[in-house]
Amino acid sequence: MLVSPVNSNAPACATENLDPLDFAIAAAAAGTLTALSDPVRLQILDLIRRSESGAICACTFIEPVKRSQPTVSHHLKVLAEAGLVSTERRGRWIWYSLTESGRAALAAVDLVLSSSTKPAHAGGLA
Amino acid sequence: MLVSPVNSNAPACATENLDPLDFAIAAAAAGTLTALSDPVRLQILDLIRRSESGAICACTFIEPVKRSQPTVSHHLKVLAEAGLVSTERRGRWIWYSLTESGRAALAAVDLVLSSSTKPAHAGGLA
DNA sequence: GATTCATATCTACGAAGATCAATATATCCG
DNA sequence: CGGATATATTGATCTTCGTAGATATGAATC
Repeated sequence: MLVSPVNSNAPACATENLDPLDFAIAAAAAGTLTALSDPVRLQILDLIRRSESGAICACTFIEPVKRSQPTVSHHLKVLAEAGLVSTERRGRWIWYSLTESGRAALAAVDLVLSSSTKPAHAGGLA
Repeated sequence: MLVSPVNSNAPACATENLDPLDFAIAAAAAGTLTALSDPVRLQILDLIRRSESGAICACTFIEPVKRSQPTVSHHLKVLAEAGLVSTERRGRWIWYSLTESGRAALAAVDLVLSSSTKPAHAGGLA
């Protein structure tokens, strides 16, 4: 069929041709967000934030989040590797506290939560 | 020495016994964060935000993010199901725009990014 | 040094997710 | 209607992740 190869009348959409966000930057942000996107890890972060001294022993997490000790240890490792928590050995125990990034991340989570739920309460996660 | 069977000298850590964040709330937040924790989806959200009219045709995403059409469609579905974007049919095309939650989520991502990278630029993702 | 306690690592497994080719659906135009 | 275009869905593959049991490491106490 001898249709001319130019499809001149195709009413293409008004493509904006924007440069995408640099993939490495997007991947870095996605990495932190992946560390945040687990209910148990959010519970852990929240427990640290609400602790009296700002630091909290690892053993404290197991019972409230209802997960085994290896599982909790795994989640703490993920949070540490993402730079959201820092650790300090105190004798037999290891205490966890939020890093600067961790505090910012929790604030970000609060933002997400307050916009997806009713804006009735202005508080944080709890 | 007749030590009484109570292991009174076990120097247990000062457990704080805080109530954990409600799991359903944590799971809801984690759901939104999961939708955000992919580089391609962050690129898509950023492209929508930086579009001139605030809405952008689906076909516009494929080339900048370097993914196949089905893959882009999949990511758009994830974003829509998370309530981060809304769709509007315009003839043959479907235009995407950020919802209120989507804008808040992107603001949250900006928070995460600005705390994990150098605080040199005060701008957003780009 | 042996025991006990706190935490981490190893291993395995099922679930979930990212990707793309092929195909289906839907819309527009002639 | 029929061809063309835009998007969605299906099916399959490969990877990543959450979980827990078994075990190892490390520190304190006796």
